[in-house]
Amino acid sequence: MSNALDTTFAALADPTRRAILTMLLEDDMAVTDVAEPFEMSLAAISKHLGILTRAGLISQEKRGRVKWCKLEPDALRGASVWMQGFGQFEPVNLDAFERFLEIELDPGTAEDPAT
Amino acid sequence: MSNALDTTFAALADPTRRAILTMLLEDDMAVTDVAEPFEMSLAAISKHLGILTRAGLISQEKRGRVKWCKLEPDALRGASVWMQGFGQFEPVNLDAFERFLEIELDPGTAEDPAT
DNA sequence: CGCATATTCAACCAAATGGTTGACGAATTG
DNA sequence: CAATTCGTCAACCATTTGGTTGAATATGCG
Repeated sequence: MSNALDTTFAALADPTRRAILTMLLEDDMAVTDVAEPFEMSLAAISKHLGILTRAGLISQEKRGRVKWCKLEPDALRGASVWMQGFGQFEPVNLDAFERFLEIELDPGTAEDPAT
Repeated sequence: MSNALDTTFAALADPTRRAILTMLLEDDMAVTDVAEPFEMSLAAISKHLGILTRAGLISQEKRGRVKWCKLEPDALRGASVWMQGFGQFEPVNLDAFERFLEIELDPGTAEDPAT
């Protein structure tokens, strides 16, 4: 129904969630501390953290009664790479990418769908 | 209420819209031709194109009765830069992109123009 | 002109999203 | 033990999203 890019981009589309990620860039944080700067309920932040967790962008580990949130920046790699395919910042790479696309989008030339 | 990153990421969160962007990478296309591979109404595609246009990811120019859609990859730059803040990803990893695109085009995940 | 083609608009709908509040379980502290 | 703190859950609500259909608006063509 929804693949990794769906959930990644959807998670990033909310400014509260992007702000949370930015905060976590500095250090791991407890849920309550993540929520503190925001003018919304703890439950709302908890939901946002759940979305970020399901997207793989953060991980949560409970130690005692405190749940620590940790950034997982590798989860952004897929989305980043996808976007770089469109960033025609380097013409050479674009050429290679377009060649690849011609092969990929043509059912006749595709050899190994793998999985 | 919503900034550029909001609309960019939200636009990218939909698989139909990402597929449209991928198609436009190959060439400019008319609205009807964009819609052709998808199993949804022309009006639905028209809405998607409106969202992509408002996000700045494509531009539309009407010539005669045909409206041409053109990729505007520079609009991705802001989002790309934002994501780079979370980790130095390899500039352009075509292999990785290929893997993700295969997932994108894999029949059985959402609506699929290749089928 | 009259008709077909290209695209959008308007109204509508179901489902998802982002928020609230209050109750709850689990861990810590006094 | 009792009280408190941490965080989630459940129910609810308003708004947005992604789709539909049918009518409307251009534009091009014979």
